[in-house]
Amino acid sequence: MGNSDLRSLAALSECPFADIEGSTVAVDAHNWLYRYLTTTVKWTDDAIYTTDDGTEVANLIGVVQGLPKFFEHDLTPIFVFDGGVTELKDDEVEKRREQREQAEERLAEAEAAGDSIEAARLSARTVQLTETIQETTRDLLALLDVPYIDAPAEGEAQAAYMNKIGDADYVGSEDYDTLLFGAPSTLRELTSKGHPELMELQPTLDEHEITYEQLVDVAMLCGTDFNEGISGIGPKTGVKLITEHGDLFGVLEARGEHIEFADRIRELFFDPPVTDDYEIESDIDPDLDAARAYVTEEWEVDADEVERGFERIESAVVQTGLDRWS
DNA sequence: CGATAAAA
DNA sequence: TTTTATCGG
Repeated sequence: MGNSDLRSLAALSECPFADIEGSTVAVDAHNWLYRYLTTTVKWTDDAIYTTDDGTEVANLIGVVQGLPKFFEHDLTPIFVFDGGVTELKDDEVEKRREQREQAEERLAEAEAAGDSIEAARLSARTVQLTETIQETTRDLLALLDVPYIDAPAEGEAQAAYMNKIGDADYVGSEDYDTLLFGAPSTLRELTSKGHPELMELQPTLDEHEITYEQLVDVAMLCGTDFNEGISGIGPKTGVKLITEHGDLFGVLEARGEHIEFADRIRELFFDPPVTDDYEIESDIDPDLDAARAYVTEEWEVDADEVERGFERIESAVVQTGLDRWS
């Protein structure tokens, strides 16, 4: 169950920063923030990441600490936010896994209620990023002059689309299902210590001698965010069966299995809602003083927690500024 | 979540 | 090979 099956199919390679300097990266903002909030915050003092009135501001620290990596390697990030309604919940840390398990249910519920499958999809993947987190992140990005856009639905799908049409050289996400959205090149572990990991679509398809559509079908047999998958089928037999029978429905028919809403889940990957209504701006001119003030004064974040990050951003910007003159 | 060991 | 369980940063 889940995405680890996809990992074993994906063509992965280590990707030194030197190879990607100057690139544009469409970052799945949701994924990026969520990851930060569930890792860093979880293992550290709550007090540092919360204001007096209990508002979560860990995202601000995350942005300040995460962005230097981009600037230092001359990468232009474009943060892509999820569109649609945002569910507001302060509960926090309800595991994504639970949501995945509920996804099918919600899908069924939505169907019963006559809702569009779109609504189900959004709710199935709406994680608890509070309104404050969304807003303050945007505010801070704006002050730092880091471009961001709003996706009509899935940020991941939008990022994949931008990658596909060449507006972004890479998608930045930890999730493997960017492959299923057709992203040619995804960078993982962009903010961790070592080198990023490059995940490429075409080599993945070549390796298994399947088409993109077949890859999605294999994934659906194994299980995706939106369906459970067929018990007893993992990545290996998935590929074997799809190759044997051509596509998902061939396999299902041959085995007498059924995946609810299979055709529509497929379409979700093949043709998700995306927009062309955005602009690519690669000149980044952060207002560091304003950003500092915003984080430490307006949101009362301990200056010690972010100073290092700001310094790194500052020197990186100076650096690239010099580069432009030479 | 990811990596891994062990069971089915 | 797949599934289930467990652990660690």
